[in-house]
Amino acid sequence: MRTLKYAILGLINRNSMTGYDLMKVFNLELVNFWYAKHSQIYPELKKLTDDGLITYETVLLGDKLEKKLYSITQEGRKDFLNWLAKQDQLEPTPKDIFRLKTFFIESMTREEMLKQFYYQLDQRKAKLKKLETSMSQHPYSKEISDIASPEYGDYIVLKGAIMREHTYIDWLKGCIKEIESFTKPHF
Amino acid sequence: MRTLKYAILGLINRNSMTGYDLMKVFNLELVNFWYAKHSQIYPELKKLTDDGLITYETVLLGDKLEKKLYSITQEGRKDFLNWLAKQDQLEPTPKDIFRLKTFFIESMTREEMLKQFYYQLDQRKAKLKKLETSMSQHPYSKEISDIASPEYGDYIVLKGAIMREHTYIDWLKGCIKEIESFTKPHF
DNA sequence: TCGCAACATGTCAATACTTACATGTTGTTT
DNA sequence: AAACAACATGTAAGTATTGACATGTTGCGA
Repeated sequence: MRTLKYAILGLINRNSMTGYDLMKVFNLELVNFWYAKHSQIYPELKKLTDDGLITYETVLLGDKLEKKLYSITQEGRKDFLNWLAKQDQLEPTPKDIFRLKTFFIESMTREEMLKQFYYQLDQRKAKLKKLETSMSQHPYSKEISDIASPEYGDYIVLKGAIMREHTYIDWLKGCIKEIESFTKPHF
Repeated sequence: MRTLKYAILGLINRNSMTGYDLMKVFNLELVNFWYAKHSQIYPELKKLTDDGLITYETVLLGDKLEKKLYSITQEGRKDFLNWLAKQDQLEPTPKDIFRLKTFFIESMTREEMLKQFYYQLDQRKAKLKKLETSMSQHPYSKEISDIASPEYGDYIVLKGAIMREHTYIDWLKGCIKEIESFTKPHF
């Protein structure tokens, strides 16, 4: 579906940037809903350049280090906006290895079940904490801004990520409670 | 990470089945956390057979139609149980095109924003309704069963899917409310 | 000034997954 | 009897993604 293409176009549309910048944005800001390694980004940038959707100018950093600063073209912007406005069918539900393991829970001992759930819970709690830290530092949450600002998109996807993580944690806690109630000795 | 391998081993461990059966299970029961097309399943079955993790016997359906009924081997079960008990690091957050588009919301008009959010909301509501129907028909939810039954895994992942969908809907509703409050004419 | 982290850009092989191609049988409905 | 859905199994080409290989610069701290 060429989603990486449009993610890159959208980011370059916001600000001109290098492949390295894109890599950082993917693995910091977008990490809650999209990401890519540099080995995928650089070939895609080349392709988009060949297709005339972006252009670059070479910028020097220091004496020798050449970096390519990419900008979007008219054609690129048109393509991006067209993708953005398109109404998509629901994607397939995302894959989730932990849920898959949970499906096979009957093949675990109760000790294994609980060990898995508690480990997952710890990790999810740590992740939620990080997200909440990001939120507390987010410019949009500090002052009521306009929905037409780039920070607004940032802000609502972060809010969504926090809600998602909260729900995962609630689900884990519910499972743990249920399993423990069955684990207790019967008399 | 060979997740398809373990999903298949786990299902065949529950019951012996054919590739076609696996395909149906993937796209009905597991669809909320894993799935695969038959073009991925058949080659994987061949590989697992070659590796000695599963075996098959040919069964006739009618006069001519040969189907392969796969069963797990000792080695296969051992491999599966080992995978199941392994504690995994948190997976990267699943990719989500709608959230990506939401991130770029500033490039949309207010009408486009609302059109996108309402369309997504309709689809999510329909999906939730289906999940809730499945739940109401689920054997485990009808009678309090034991957590050691295969239905229990089924039941808790379904519960998780419903919670996840509820949260997505709540997030969408929150976004819509916020956008609409900004859309109203100022005077 | 040495070492190391971060900056910067690429390729290649392998894995994962999708879409289309390809074929034939069985059961049900018209 | 014809048509069609569901059963049943496979391959091939292409896209998406990962992990490893490969190389060199710049800035900072010890």
